[in-house]
Amino acid sequence: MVRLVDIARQAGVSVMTVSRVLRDTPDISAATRTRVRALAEQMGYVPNAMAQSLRTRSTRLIAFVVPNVADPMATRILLALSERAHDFGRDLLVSQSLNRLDREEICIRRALARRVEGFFLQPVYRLDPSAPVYDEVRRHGAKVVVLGPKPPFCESFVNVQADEALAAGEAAAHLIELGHRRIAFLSGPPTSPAAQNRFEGYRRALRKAGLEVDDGLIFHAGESMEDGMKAAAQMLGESASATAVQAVNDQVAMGAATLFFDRGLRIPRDFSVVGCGNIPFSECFRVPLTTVRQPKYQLGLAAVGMMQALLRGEEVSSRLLPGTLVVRASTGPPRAG
Amino acid sequence: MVRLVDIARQAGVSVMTVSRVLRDTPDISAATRTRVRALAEQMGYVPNAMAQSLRTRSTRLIAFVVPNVADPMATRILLALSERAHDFGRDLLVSQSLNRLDREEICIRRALARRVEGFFLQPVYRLDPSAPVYDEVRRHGAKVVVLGPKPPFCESFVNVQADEALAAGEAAAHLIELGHRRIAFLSGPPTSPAAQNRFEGYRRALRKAGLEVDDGLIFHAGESMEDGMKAAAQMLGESASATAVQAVNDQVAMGAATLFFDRGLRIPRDFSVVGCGNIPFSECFRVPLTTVRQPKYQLGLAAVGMMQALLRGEEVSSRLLPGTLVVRASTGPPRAG
DNA sequence: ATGAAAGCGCTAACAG
DNA sequence: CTGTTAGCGCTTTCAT
Repeated sequence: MVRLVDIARQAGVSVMTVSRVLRDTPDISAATRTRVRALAEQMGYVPNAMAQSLRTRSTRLIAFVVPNVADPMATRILLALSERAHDFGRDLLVSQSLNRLDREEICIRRALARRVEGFFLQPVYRLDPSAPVYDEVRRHGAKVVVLGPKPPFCESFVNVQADEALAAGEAAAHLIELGHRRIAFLSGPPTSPAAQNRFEGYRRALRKAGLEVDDGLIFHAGESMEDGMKAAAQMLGESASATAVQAVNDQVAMGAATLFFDRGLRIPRDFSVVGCGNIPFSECFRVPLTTVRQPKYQLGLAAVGMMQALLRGEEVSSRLLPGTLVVRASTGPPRAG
Repeated sequence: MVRLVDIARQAGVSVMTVSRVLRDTPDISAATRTRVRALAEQMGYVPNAMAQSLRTRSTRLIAFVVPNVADPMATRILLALSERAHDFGRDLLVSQSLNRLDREEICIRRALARRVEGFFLQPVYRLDPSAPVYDEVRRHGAKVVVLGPKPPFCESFVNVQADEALAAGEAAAHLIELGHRRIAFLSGPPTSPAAQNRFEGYRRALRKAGLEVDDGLIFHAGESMEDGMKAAAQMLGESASATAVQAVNDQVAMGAATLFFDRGLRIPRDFSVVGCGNIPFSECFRVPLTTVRQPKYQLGLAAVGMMQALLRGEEVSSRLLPGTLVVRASTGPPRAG
């Protein structure tokens, strides 16, 4: 592997001169500059980032710790993070917590060992309000942008998130406006703050419209299509007399809708179905899905912007991004009678 | 930031002793071991991976350079890579070439500067058979696993890929078996080897069945749903008298199908449509899509396995993974007459 | 079982 | 404009 010394020897100059040339420092004669440049090129020199970092204490490395990169939402965010981090000269270390605390801890600690300058975090849901790893992150002085809701142990960090409650509220309001009065809710994981916020948005919208929130219309689902199918089956089993179904996310909504189809029901004739998130292909669903678009790519862009500001030492405040209702074919007025 | 020296001073031992304890080297008295361990823990010591790497010349870092992380296929692969790389103690550096040569070069060169031990690569299509960056990779001795087809300039690397020709052949054979004789093909980007292979598979299947390959049935599409819609519109405009449409991938197939729906046509009554890839939610499409499942997650697992072997210095040979036809609702017998 | 010295490849600080 | 010295935090090597 070619080092600075090797070039220096070849060029008959000191290591420092070579170092300066390759870093475009001023105060180098044009002659040596071109000579050294040519030599470096020709010898195939590639700087050793570790040596540089060790000396300069700047790694230009950022970590993204995410529960699951295959989650449609995470993917859009990663797209933005990766693009922009590259553009401002940072490399991105990606690791998955798989929603397990022990694994998240390892991911974070490994990144700390690499002295990453910043973290994009999507903390694993936990009941325990203490989180020693997060304290370590703080102590190391790494900049942190939380993607999504901010759990108690992340109080000192900034975050950027979609306004989940608002989004779910818009979805519910849309159903109410169509004339629905009995709107079932297929809820998400009880430990997920995002899911909780969406539920809260649903409840607020109902109350605002003067409708009671009937516990008999709340069904525990989860995050996946399978979860949605199960919850919908349970709902039909309990003959809850709902005319519309709001799901915590698009996957659950699509699962519920699929079960309705399997039972010979029609959408939106028999049930209106609304999701949340506007994942790719939700518009291509068997019934194009009415949902709330959440600007996940924008969220990623905002996160990078905040990270840049943090790294420049600026004050940064948290951000809340609104979603927009996308009305497609899965919602309509309730059946007369 | 706590260093080994700091712990050494506190413990009243040498740096070496601390280093040895923390690396679980033998020949350390139980007493010092526990004392140093406790101190390190208590002081919040986190090793400096750069210093370690600089000294040991092992970075435990692997790069994944991919055109676009949001591509449904790339996502499944990343899922596997990230999971398994973590499990065998490697961190993953992810960067996107966005299918641009200049950007790919930067991504690779940055990774080289970080002295990554290996690369997972999805080379950007190029006509130029020379690729200087790839020579650099070779010179640096980084291990490489190519994900997908192997371009000429990657001759010296191993690769793992889905058998695209076989997959497309199965799709075509399925249509032929249903009785279709005029099968249109919506092709992908002409520079994409994977797309070429799929086209080749389609042609071979037709010839094998004694059908002529009619150039009038080949339509240039691309990779996206929009591309599929345009190609389908063109096909209808030319009244090509096809009874079935095979697309280079699921997105294009879904685009074509969407256009057919928009024109009031029915699937599979008026046209059978088959895709390739089995992307998530292709089963939830307006007509559940018949396609060829390609084991992208398995492909990722295989890639990591090959990487591990390469890093152990073993001989590794390239692999070709088969796909399996998934018959759903978008294909059926051609309309009588 | 422990320590001292040297150096991985680079750059900050100072000297000339 | 260029060079010398020192040191980033760690581990290898050799000595004790």
